[in-house]
Amino acid sequence: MHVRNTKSKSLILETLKNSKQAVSHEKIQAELGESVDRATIYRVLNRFCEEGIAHRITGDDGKQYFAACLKCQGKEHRHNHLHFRCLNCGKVECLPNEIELKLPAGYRPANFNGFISGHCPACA
Amino acid sequence: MHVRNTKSKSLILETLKNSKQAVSHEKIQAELGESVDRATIYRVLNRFCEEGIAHRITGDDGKQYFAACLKCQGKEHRHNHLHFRCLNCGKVECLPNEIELKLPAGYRPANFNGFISGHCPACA
DNA sequence: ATATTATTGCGATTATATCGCATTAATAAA
DNA sequence: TTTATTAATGCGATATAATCGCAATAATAT
Repeated sequence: MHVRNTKSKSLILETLKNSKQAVSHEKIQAELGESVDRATIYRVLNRFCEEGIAHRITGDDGKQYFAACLKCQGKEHRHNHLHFRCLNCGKVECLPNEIELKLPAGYRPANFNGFISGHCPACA
Repeated sequence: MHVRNTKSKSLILETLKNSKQAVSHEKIQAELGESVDRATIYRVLNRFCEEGIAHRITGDDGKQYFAACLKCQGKEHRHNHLHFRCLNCGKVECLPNEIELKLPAGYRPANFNGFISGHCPACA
């Protein structure tokens, strides 16, 4: 199964990389207009996550947000940090703080998904 | 606006209280069968959250989970703890650890929503 | 230039949750 | 207890996020 480079793919990757924030499908669609189909955007994003070049985080609004992996190289594909979602302007940012996951014995963690929602400095 | 005590309401509250875990609409519906309508379950849960007798948490699967408030009395209506969702059996538990929310200056937090997903001891 | 097939676009579909509105039933008042 | 008031419910329609099936398109190997 040879992977192919397509226009949609590069457009979406560029959008992810240009954004300092985590973006939803909606944002990407708005950015790209109707040039790329909705289903394609979702499929490309899902592939990016599988390939490990993007993160998927589920917002406390129940929507999916995506961000290009910057720090995580190769094996260490973790992002144990919190995200902040502004209730007013809707932007989702990665917060600097790492969270240490302390779990009771016997639990096997796979993913961390943390959100603080509230008001960002611009909207407060 | 006088609040009324109804059968649905007490059934749902009892379900919440009996469950040691956070439950989704689906779980509650399964528990109660068709005796209570879907919309009613959602509406009652939403009211519970407004009244401060239940917590709403959004799972990293994008679904809403609800839990009866136990510790939080009156003013201190916080639940800055993580939740664990088992990828196998689907159960959602509250973890003991409190998380301290350190935010950069200017950010005004309103809610915390944290999930670790993975495998619980029974499923690991 | 051609063949192969990964990827796309489109429409239909699933899943979660909410809404409008007529009906029901919990509570207050008579 | 009976009646009136209206909060709450049930039902069907609707909103929104995301996925799926399948024919058409286009990226790459030959």
